[in-house]
Amino acid sequence: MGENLVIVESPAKAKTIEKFLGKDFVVKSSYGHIRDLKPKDFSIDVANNFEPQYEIPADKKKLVSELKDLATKAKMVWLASDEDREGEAISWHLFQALNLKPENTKRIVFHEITKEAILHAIQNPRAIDQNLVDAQQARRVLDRIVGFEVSPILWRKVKPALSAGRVQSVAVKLIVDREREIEQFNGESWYRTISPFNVVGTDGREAVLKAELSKKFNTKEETIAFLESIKGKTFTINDIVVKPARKTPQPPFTTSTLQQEASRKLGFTVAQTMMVAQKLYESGKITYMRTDSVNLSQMAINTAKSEIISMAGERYSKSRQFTTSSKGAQEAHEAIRPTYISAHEIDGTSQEKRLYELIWKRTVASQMADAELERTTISIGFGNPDIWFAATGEVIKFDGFLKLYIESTDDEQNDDETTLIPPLKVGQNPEFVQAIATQRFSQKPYRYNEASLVRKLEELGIGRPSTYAPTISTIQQREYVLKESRPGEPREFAELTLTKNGAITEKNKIENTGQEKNKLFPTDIGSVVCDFLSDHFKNIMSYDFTAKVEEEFDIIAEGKMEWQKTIGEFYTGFHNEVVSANNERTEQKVGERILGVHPETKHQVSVKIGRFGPMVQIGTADDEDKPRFASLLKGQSINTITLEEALTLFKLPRVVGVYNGTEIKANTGRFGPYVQFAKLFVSLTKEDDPFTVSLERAIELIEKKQEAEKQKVIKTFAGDETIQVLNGRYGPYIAKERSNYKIPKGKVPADLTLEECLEIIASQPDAKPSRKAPAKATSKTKATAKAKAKTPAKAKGKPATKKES
DNA sequence: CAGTGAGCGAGCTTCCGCTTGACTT
Repeated sequence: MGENLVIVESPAKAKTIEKFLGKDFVVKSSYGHIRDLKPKDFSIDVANNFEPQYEIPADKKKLVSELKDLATKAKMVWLASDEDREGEAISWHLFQALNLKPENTKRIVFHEITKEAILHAIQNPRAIDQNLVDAQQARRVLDRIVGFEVSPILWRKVKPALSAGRVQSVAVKLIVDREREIEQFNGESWYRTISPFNVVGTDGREAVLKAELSKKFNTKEETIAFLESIKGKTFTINDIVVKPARKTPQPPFTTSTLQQEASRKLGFTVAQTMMVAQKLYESGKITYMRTDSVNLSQMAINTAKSEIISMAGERYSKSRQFTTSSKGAQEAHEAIRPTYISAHEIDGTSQEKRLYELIWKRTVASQMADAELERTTISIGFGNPDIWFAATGEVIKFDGFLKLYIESTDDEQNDDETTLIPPLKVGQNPEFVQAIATQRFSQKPYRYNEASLVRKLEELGIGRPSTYAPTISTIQQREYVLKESRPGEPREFAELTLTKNGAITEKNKIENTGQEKNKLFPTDIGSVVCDFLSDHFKNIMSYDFTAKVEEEFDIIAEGKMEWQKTIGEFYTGFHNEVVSANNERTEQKVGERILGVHPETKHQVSVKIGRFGPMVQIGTADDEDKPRFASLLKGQSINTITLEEALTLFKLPRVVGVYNGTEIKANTGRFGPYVQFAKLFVSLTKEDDPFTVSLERAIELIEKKQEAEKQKVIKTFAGDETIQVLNGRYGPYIAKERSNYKIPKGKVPADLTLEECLEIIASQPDAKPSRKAPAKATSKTKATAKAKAKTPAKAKGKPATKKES
């Protein structure tokens, strides 16, 4: 066995392809890249022509040695990674790491997982394209240089453990810039007039035509004057225009469009969408979910066609092949589609079912006929040739793809109302009912949500399908942006009505405006970092930086430029910016704002980004007495906080009262406001305020928490205080010091004896500590303890910022 | 989950793109 070894990137793909190729072929997966720059090192020898130092990551060592073993036994190794820049590099790294020989190595590519495509690929092998590999090396090296030279500047100048990068920093800039556009937005208002008219159709049908005036007025006075002027006028239908219109279905899903629609229609986050899609892919229900291609295999198009015909008839079918419009698309895969279009629905979780249904409908709809509409516009005049009322109606003549799928939009206020219009004729006199002029306001620019930010990034050619979701999560993890919902505010608007009998009435009404759901807002850290980077790294922070370097990478891929030369040219200018950003010395910390002086002590009061986020400081290091600090509260910003508000923060901790002989204090900490009773901490809820919370309320919260604590403990043992049986998030478990142990099936937690517990603990020696580090370095002696040798780079937890005082 | 922070100093943090696994008590 094993005449031929085929290596692809994804294990699910390997399984499918193995079936197509028969027993002479063994198909294995590389699980993506198998070598990379070292994760903790710069790993680029700048002085030595940017020589990269690659290594096989620890978690890939076993896999690579297995592949190496198989490769030496095989007669021919077929490198079948994706046909794009990264895929070519994967093949090259495999070639090197597995010590392959050119005479028994072939590079093959295919864009779709069908038997024909695979067999065709096998018959048309080629060599590794070194130019394309070099373009990837340039991309990799550039990203490492930017990330690892700029991030440390932020650690020094803003806050530890921050990060900067070609993709994430621009993503943050989009959010920050948009927020400023919103702040600076100068809204206008105008009056829009709508009138219902009673009409009788030529067929005798009565209807109400809702018509809008062609002119908008800027002031109330103009509006009233207009309403006065149409009192008692005769209204006449001057014109009827009937226009046919078509609607064309959207192309099938790419990663980005799937994320957008799943967000709009199913309310999924981008990460959620990708997780569910991954499940569908692994169980063979959909094609690959990280793609920028809208291409469908011929097989898929044919299946869709017969499916549509049997479902709705020949007229509804229209086969189409879409072409991509997105910048920098590499199209190594198909669009996201059901593997078997004949499967209208699937088994699985409700999320899987819903996402599958969305993919199925979108795919099938893309192969359906255009919808045919008829738009009718009726113009109603009243003797003034420059102004008229217009009513529009839309009738679907043939639904086509709309039978299956209606794409949603991000427009929150969709007040496009259309009326069903009966047959009418020019010269008819509709009956005036009333005219209502309403004050309207121009719309502020929209804030991004996760999915619309992805769409923008894709439009700018920034990031790839595999990185959209991780990028969105990184900028939130770094606390550059915050996903939030806001209730909005009431806004007054005027409404003027001209009634049938000629009276004009005026009403002031209230509407809710500025309501936001799961939108991305910049934090203080985000805007400070963004401004700092924009000041010092104009090139990298410009929206077209990626597009420009992509052009350079294309030149490398065409073999017209050495990658080191391209990187060298970039590095010269870039490194100068790094040096000057580092050397810049200013009186104030980056982003610091001086609010004034303390009314009593006369010490300076300022706000800035501290080690734990935005904070107020009273006094400076130069003052005789030590400075005092306080964190800003959620919702406060260093840009807008006043001196008075800042000083209020120092009223905490506050003694709320005495309970059972002990003081209850209210304060705000890392996880928000809380009340403290002896060693017990209880978080305050949204409704509570640490400055005003009453003793009664504090006691209520404390008693509730004490009750919950009691419920948590199922059993303790007199013989060993360190062992407890507890009730946790995932059910009962045994806790000993910092480690937790699972209770074997069949045991009743409450009946466990100390001996049984010890047995269980002994039988599970591998249990990991529940926290990766001691909770807190309370004493000086503890902090020097060396970091645990374990915990590789993988640990993605919260940055455990630690510093001695 | 845990409820902080002014120093003379250790060592940590970080990028983007490929891909899944994990043992979530």
